[in-house]
Amino acid sequence: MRQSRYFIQTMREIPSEAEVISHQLMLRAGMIKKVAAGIYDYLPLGLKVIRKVENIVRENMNKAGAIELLMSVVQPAELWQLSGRWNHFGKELLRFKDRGEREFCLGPTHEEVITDIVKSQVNSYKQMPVTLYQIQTKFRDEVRPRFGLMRGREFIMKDAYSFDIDDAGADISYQKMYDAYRAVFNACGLRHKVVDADTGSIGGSFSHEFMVLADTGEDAIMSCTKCDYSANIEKAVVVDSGEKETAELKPKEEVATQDKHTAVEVAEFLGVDIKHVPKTMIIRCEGVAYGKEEKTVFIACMVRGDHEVNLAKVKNILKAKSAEFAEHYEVQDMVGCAVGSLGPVNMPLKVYVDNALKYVSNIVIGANKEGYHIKNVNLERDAKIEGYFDIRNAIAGDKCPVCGAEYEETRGIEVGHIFKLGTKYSESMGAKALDKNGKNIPIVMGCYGIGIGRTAASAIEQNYDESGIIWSKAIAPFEVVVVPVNTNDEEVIKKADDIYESLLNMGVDVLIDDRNERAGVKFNDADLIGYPVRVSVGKKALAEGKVEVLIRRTKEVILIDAEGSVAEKIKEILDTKVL
RNA sequence: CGGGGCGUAGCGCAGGGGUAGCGCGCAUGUCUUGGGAACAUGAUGUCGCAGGUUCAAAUCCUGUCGCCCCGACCA
Repeated sequence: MRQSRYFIQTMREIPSEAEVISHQLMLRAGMIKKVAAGIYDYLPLGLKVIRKVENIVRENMNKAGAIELLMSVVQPAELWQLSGRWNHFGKELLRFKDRGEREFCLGPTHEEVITDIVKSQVNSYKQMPVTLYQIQTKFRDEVRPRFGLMRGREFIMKDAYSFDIDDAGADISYQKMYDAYRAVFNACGLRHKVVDADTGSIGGSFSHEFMVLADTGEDAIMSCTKCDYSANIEKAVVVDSGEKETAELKPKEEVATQDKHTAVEVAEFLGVDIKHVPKTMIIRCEGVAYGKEEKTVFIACMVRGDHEVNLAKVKNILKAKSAEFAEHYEVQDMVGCAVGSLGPVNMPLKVYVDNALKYVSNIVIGANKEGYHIKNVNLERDAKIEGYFDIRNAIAGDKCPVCGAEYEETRGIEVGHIFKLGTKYSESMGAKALDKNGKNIPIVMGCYGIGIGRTAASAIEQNYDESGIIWSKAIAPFEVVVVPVNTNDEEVIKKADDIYESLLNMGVDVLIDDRNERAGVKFNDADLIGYPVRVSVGKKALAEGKVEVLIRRTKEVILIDAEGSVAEKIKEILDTKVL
């Protein structure tokens, strides 16, 4: 490609809308343009990167035996009503009506559609296992889109779905995708980690997330310092361990605590260790099953003052559809006092207590009365509790559930997520097939997603410097840029052209910056856009019979002989020295 | 959805009742050519939108829309 006839507009200043580095650099490099909140155009340079990521994904999906198809973006409400998600998916599902007042949505994911397809096409175990995938634009009306391609409302996703006649088969299909995902992120040159994850609104029995490690990541990951165990903090198991305090149980005593409300304030005010000042929170759990009905229930959760409650865990314990902190007015209604004075004694709601509180005695709790706390409370003696549960976030230093070593916390960007769905959708939507015994049984499913744009963005989060992006060769918009330094020098132009043409013929994805600009402008653009290799053809070096090759990542400069097969030498450098 | 902030040229910003501004970028020319040169000339705006106040509104008032940031969701 000749840059003079291509379509690249770089920007010197950082657009004020961009907060994170990948967003800033993608805008400055002219790869994307914002259309609306969380909705972006992919400009030619950005699209090239997207396509490269897509192709890596496609290759690895095919290699794993998955088969590509393409489903509709617009989906009828009926399918979502069948699965039961029309009412549960929430506002993220963008709904609308056609001219005939029929209800539709923009596909945020395709379990319903794919299950409907398979239901109509697959009748026998002989047609399975089968894994189908597509690479397509999704729409989720995110509460808060941000960070450019990192969390868009409209985004490109690879989604795959596996179908097996039994659980054992489904596990094999799952494992194949797991391996393929590792291969994809390795091929993209991303340092990543696979972690245990919560299944969220997709549902299913277990799942793994693929996390690109980056400090700017939105997810907290707890990893064992010794073994392989890693989990999203939402999921990370906290091992119930500790030693019961042997302190003598003192009589409980109500104390005035003025306007002290938070655990920290109260602990300080009373001169008590924060560990002995648990916080009590009221949580609203929606969609809790009671026989055939679903109800909204409010519960009280207690964790140590220095711990944080984990709503995902609470949700799972209650088998609820959602768990959120109750609104202040709801707390007032339920308990009759404000948020800062809650406690388990005389609590009208069921009290779920974190395991860590098993081990402390003589604690301080809110009196459910404004301005008062109760000292020397011992839960088993003084309160009626539902039991002890793992309902808090893990923190660094907690013990690994697998080997007992300590957790450490890192941050990551979720670029892939795989779920073992089981029969959740096949049952609700009636996707069944005959097994070997001629019995009609629900198909066992898995689903598997990769955020394509997010993968590209996280590659930048992980690889940049003060001058710009550092693409890995696999997903760079161009592998090589050839820069004729002196555009008024015919010999330079000719040499640069030769090299460019030869590289092109050798199948290298190469751009020649043939603009009549000063060297600095072109160099800065090349650095910003982040081509892995820059070839500078300049008058001075050429006079000495040299052409300069710069490796973007290492800034290593290699002078190569300008005579002979220059392109081949560049190709060799590209193949051997560049990631 | 709650809290905070911002809407003026492609980008970054200033201005704050009386002619629409600056820097970068863009165009033309001269000159320059190994790390964002210089000079000259020039083009580009519903001052987010709608009402209102006023002789006069980018500016004041009311409403509205959009965007960004901080908290609960997800690829």
